[in-house]
Amino acid sequence: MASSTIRICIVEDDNIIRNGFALLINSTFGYRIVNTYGNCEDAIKNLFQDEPDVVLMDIELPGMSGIEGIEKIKRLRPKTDIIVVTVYDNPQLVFEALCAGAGGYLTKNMQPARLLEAIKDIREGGAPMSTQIARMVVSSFQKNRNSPLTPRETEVLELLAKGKSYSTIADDLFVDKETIRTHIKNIYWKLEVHSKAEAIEKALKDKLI
Amino acid sequence: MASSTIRICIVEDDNIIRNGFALLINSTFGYRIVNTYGNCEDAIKNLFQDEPDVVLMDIELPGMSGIEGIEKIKRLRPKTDIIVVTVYDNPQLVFEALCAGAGGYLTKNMQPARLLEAIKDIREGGAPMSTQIARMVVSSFQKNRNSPLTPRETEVLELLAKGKSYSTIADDLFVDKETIRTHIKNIYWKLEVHSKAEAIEKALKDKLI
DNA sequence: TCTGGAATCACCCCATATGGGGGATTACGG
DNA sequence: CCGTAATCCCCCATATGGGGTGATTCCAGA
Repeated sequence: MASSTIRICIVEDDNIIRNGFALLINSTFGYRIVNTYGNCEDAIKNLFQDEPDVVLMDIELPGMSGIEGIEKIKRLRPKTDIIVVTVYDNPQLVFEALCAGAGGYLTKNMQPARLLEAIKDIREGGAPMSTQIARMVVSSFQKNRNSPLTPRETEVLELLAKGKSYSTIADDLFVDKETIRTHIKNIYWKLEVHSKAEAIEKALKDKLI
Repeated sequence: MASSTIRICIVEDDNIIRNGFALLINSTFGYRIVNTYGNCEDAIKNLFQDEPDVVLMDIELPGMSGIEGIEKIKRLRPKTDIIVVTVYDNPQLVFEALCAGAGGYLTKNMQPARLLEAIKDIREGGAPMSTQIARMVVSSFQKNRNSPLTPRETEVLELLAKGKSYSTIADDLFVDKETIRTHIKNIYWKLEVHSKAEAIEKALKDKLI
């Protein structure tokens, strides 16, 4: 791909912000705003006329939410890179946006120049994120370091969470099925649960596995 | 916390690189190398003498691997921030490192100055990553957009993966247990599997859920 | 040296979950 | 009008889960 001008759409219901971003981007060489919208519906309608390389997407919008918008745009035109630009930084929303297909996530307290960097970054295969968002994302991988479970019990719980049966787990760990049953009983007791579903739910919630 | 000098340890078996990093960091105001090591064992032994704020950790090391090292350091002294600095960028290793407790991940093709930024970043609550690593991490959240499953089937599979039983799923979705059974039969047929465990395994592998 | 936790294995009972087979109806959209 | 999705129903054999109780080995910390 030649390093031609990057085509950008903005979906943002605040006029001031939308025009501010547009002005900044349009006045920079190599970047071009092809269209701006106050809602997802209109942006999606014109997706194949606009042919944006990058969409800057707000989350709270009139009508369709930004999350839904991301999903639809990625479904219709997967090569479109989407960067969320929002004031919201709660983990729930961040993960929903990333699952939906966002390739970057910036909070609006950034330096304006960061926006240009981010657009360049995502086009080059990166995933631009504000620092607190990056930390949130990385933290989501990390296990609870104060697990009440023994290493062996954790191992058993992991296999249980993969849907394996007692006997399959026993085979995987080269022990008897009865041993697994004992481990699971101990796990249930420690986690104060009484079934697989509860155990897995609690384990995921507390990041024990 | 006052913005005092940041105390840094390096664990890296290549002398040239280790000394290069040390020189760069020590010659920068506000940063101080308290010790450098060629292996994890020695670094861990001196952890409470060194009291590092940040550890720069290589992955491939003689003796204990960097991954194990990260785990041990975070267990012994959780407030230590660890940045992986390595040539390896395969997803397996990246996720293992992050799960073990790494707070950042840089590949060695970075600009040297990036190292200083990264150290500052992680101390300020960020999660410094090379661009390709960030993309890898973000991609890991995104679902397969070509799932053979219907939305309803996906929903059922998600609950199944949470360890729920047929009847619990039925209750959750306000339908009959038999409906769930039919969905699951169809899921098994589409995924070409014959049990819960296989279905969940395949679903996770193909990012269907 | 003693104690306790971790990990292992065993046997009991019994309800229900599971997987495979068959067939059926409604409802929506191209 | 046809196909697909979603819903529901039946039968059946077996696997599995959950609860109870008890025991052995081994290792590390008090």
